[in-house]
Parts: sequence; C-alpha cells; structure tokens
Amino acid sequence: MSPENTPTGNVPRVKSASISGSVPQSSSGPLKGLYLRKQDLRRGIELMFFAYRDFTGEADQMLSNLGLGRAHHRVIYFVGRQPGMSVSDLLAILKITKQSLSRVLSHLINTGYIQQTQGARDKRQRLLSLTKKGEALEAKLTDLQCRRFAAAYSARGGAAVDGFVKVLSSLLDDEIRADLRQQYPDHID
Amino acid sequence: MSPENTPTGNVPRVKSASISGSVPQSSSGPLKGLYLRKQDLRRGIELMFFAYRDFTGEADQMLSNLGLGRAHHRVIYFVGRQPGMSVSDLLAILKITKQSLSRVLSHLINTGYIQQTQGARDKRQRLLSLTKKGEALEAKLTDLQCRRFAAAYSARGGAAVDGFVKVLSSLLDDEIRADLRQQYPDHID
DNA sequence: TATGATTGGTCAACATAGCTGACATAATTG
DNA sequence: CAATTATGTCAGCTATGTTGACCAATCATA
Repeated sequence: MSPENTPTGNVPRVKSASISGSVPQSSSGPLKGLYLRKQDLRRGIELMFFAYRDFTGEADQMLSNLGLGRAHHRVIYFVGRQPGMSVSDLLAILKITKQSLSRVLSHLINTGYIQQTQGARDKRQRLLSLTKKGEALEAKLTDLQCRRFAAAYSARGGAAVDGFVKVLSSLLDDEIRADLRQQYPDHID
Repeated sequence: MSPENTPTGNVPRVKSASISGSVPQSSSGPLKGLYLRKQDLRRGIELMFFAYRDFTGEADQMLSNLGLGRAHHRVIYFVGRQPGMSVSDLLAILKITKQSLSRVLSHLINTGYIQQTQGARDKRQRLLSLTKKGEALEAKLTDLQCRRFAAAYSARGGAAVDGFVKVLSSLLDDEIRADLRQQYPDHID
C-alpha cells in the first residue's frame, strides 16, 4: 500500500501531547499504562469503525432486499424489545427528530410490520408493537446479529466479553449511561 | 416507560431457538456459557449502537461547525494515518463508491485540507496527504476521540481493554480481519 | 509498438435518512 | 378555561450513499 510514500510509517506521529503527555510512550517494558499509547487509542477508533460496519452489514443487506433501511431496523428492534412503547419513548432512544422517525414509522405501519394501539391511561399515546410479520422480521434480523456476537463471544470467552462490555459502557456519554443504567439495570457494568 | 403495556417485560422472549438452542438459558448457576444468553447478545447489539453514536458525536459536532460531515472525517483520518496513500487504497478501506469518495475528497482538496502529489513509481496515482490545515483538524478530531478512549481504557484497565479488542476483532468480517491483520499486524489479536 | 488493463476523474440521476420550522389536533393537567 | 403534552403532517433542505456511463492518462505486456 504505497509504502514508498509513507514518510512516517505505520506508527502515527505524536503531534499533540494532550492525550499522551502524561503517559509513557515507550513501546517496551511492562508499563502500567501501556494500553494508553496513542497507537492503542487509534486502534480502538479503527476497530470501532470497522466492527460497526461489519456488524450492521448483514442486516443491511437483508433489509435492502425488502426495501427497508437501517433506520427501519432500529425501529423494529427497539419496538420488539419493548412492545407497547410510545412514540416519545422511541424518540428518546433513537435521538432523531420527530419527522425523521415519522417517515420511517408510518412506512412500517403502512406495510404491516408495526401496529399502534391507543394508550389506556393516556389516550394521546400511540403504543407501538410488532405485528406477526414484524415479529418474524425482527427475529430474522436479530438472529443475524446475535449469531455474530455469539461467535465472537464464544471465540474469546467470558473474561473478554466482560472487558468488552465494560469498555463500551465507558465510551457512552454520561447522560446515556445513566439512562441505560436506569432502564436496563443489568446492561451496564 | 409505559411498563403497563409491556407484556413481555425487559427480558426478550426467545422466539427462535437458532442461536440459543444449544446454550442453557437459565439465569442462575455458574454456567460456562452464561455470556451467551440471548439477553447478553442483545446487550452487545445495543451497546454497539449507543457507544458508536456517542463515540462519533463530539467529532460530528465539531465537523458540522466547519461545514463538514462524518464522511470527510473518515477521509481525513485515514489519510492522516497513512500519508501518501492512493485513492484506490482509500476506496478499499472505506468501501464506498468512487463517486461518493470523489465528492468528499474534491471538497477537501478545494478547501485546502488535503493535497495530492503524482505518484513517482506510477504516475497515474494521486498520492494523498494532509496539508498543515488538514493536519491541524485531524489532530483536533483524533484528540477528541482519543480522549474518550483514554478515559474508558483507564477507567477499566488493561484486562478489559484486551477483552474489548479481542471481541471487536472477532466481530469483523473474516475478509476485513485478514486485511487488517496484514496491514496493521499489531491491530488484531 | 499496439493492445488491453489500471488509475483516476467526471457526469447525470437517484434513494435514504438525517435536519429545521411551522402548524394542527386531541387529550391531559393545573 | 388555559397551558402543556403527545402525536402527526407539511414543505424544503443537506449529507452521503448508490448505479451506470464515459473519458484520459498511464502502465504492462504480447
């Protein structure tokens, strides 16, 4: 890959001391903060990019065969996770605008993947749930992604899974982390 | 969150036995494959979604103030990582079409973030590198994301980082995994 | 040297999925 | 009754992906 024109080689120059200034940059010796070298942090950035893309790739393919996109998937996934949730619940999870959700949601309702029922306590609410058709699709999509996770988890074992969950949790915004902790107590930490 | 209308509660029904069929689903007892329960796999799916969004959020904000998007960021990041790379190198990494890249890349060239030089060995190639302006932006953006990783890594320690990297690596498509292993040998495993 | 393959750029046209801002309706709450 | 909330809808914009066609320069090779 054009190695003859790569002045700095594969190890990025440390241009800014703001991250690594207080951390030893030596690549030898059993240092305590070895995993905080700039190259380790960049590895994290890159693995997140590639892993997220691959993790969504198979489902994206299946969806596009049905004329749906990733936005539809998110709605189907979270409604399947918590049947009876309201539109504003969904908006709070997805953090997109009402209009963006509305476009996707009405399509899923029109094509029979999702149904609405009026809220009993609050009649303004439209409580969302999957139809049989929606449940079938949700199961197929979630299976695809669960298979990938099951393979990765079994290949690496429980200790690695534990570290994976811990680090991902710590990558979250504090606010989101608090929300998740409240909604799904066994999700974080 | 509308608990009165959540027939199945927070633990998803196991509708399909295809993932979990061979794995004990009991939630008690020190089982070996405890981290392969459906709820654990779903936790992985959800953490990937939330963590990826938060991980990119700060940089997205900074970029939008400059009239740039995430696509521009990817180009700046990877060119900064490997100065002198060719356009086809970049296409292979990003896995988008020539047209999608072209739009973003020409904008970055026109606005002075990226410069091209003719390849010495192969004069057809346009070797890409960051200008001073581009380097400054890359440093600011990468710092933002590195800060987040450094905080997560130090909060959780080296063993967790190790598990995080292992699991992310195993989530990759085999093909991408082989590519990464070849290009960046200390990235995987 | 002539031919075919590669590298890169460009054009038109389109789809998805995000955004803003304004506005309407119905229901709840104070 | 008035204010707020939950939801839906409209027009229009932007960013980023897609396809397919085509062209020019360059390289590799028969």
